[in-house]
Amino acid sequence: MSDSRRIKDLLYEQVARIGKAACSPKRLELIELLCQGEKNVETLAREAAISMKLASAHLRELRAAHLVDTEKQGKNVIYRIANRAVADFWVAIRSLAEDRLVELRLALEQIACNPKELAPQDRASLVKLAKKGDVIVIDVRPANEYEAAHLPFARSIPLDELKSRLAELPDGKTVVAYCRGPYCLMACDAVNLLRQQGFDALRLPEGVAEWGIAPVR
Amino acid sequence: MSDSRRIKDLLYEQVARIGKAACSPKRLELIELLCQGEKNVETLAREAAISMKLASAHLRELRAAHLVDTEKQGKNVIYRIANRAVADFWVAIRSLAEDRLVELRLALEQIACNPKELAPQDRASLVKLAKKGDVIVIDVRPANEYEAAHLPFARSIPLDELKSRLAELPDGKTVVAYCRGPYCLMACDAVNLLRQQGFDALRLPEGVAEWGIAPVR
DNA sequence: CTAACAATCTAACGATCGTTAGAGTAAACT
DNA sequence: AGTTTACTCTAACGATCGTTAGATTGTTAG
Repeated sequence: MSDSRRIKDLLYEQVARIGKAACSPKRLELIELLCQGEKNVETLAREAAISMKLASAHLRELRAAHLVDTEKQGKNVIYRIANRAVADFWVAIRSLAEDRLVELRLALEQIACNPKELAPQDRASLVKLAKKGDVIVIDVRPANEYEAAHLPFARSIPLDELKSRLAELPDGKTVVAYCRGPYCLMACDAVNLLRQQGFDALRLPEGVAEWGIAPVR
Repeated sequence: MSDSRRIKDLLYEQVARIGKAACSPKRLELIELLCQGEKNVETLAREAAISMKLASAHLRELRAAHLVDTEKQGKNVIYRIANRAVADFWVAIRSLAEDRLVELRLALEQIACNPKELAPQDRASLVKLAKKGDVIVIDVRPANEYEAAHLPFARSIPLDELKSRLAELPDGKTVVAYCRGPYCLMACDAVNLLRQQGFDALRLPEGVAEWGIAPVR
């Protein structure tokens, strides 16, 4: 084999390491979870609905591709995304998948919040409305994810506290709920609950990763 | 298992289909080749240095992920990239790999054209210089790839014709050579040849995929 | 028609991957 | 010191993947 062939093969092999990290559904889900903020293995395993052993194995793969960093904090090992480029890649590969795969578009339509969702293009105007207080943007993810990163002018009301905290929401205002992104169903549940209670509620099918907001720390 | 779990798993599974297509070095190389323009299986196999059978198998995978389209033309089957989003993804995953993997950066330094390469940021000014004729931009890829897509104001001089066509290049002008992108070595070879012949030559380590120029047809 | 060619399909192999179980390590609490 | 907790490592299993060889399909040329 020629010398230049060997060099070329080496280059493509390296890029394939990233592809390899992205070829397992559970690894992609772990990446999305880490885009919301740092987490330990137990939390990741629970939220991805897999055993801790399996989560550990997948996380090892992600670390081998240098997509995540780890830090030992006492008993726990904290995983976090290596940098914002990883979150951008997660959004990019998802976007290509949605562009190319009909099956994905069909599945997404199923989870779309009944008829009403917020069009994703008008971020600037949403921020303006939220700043003025004309719409209430609520972040229904767990509180620690809100602390790690959240959309501008959003307030944190985790999904499992929503029912008991309805009084915090002013009457007559439109409520926009968001969560981890288009594949996360928490905002859907929130919107359904709010509508049952008579609120005018919409789902924003985007999260911090889509808005390019990196978690702190 | 809950109903929403099943839906979520389905979504990540679909995205993983794209990752699966991108987890083999040879498939990535085939994608890059197809970014230059449509090709039949034999050409793809030869240029990726694999057997036709293996190329056929990899191309089947790429088609299963809907990343490439096929068209039967007489005896040949022509493969082409599904759309520009695929080329953009190839650039994106390569960029993440370069960001995260030291090994890749080290390998890239090895093939960098000795000291002198063109900085990649000033595309507009390069076009301006090329338009005025102050620098000569040559496309050293095979002629059919030039026809499918090429950089603005570039002229086609395939690498294997370069030695016999040196007279076409005006003396005293800087020559900028490009090929399929940063992982392709044809522009390196061209620059080395030109310098031997006394030309002031630079390599542009980008190609049509990096410039967002989709092949025609 | 036959011959030549391009490409795919089938079957097969060894290698790798996803997943689970069991043992092992390292820190924190008693 | 001993126990618990959080995690990783090792080994193992079946499933899938990359690759090759051989037979097959479909098209063109004579």
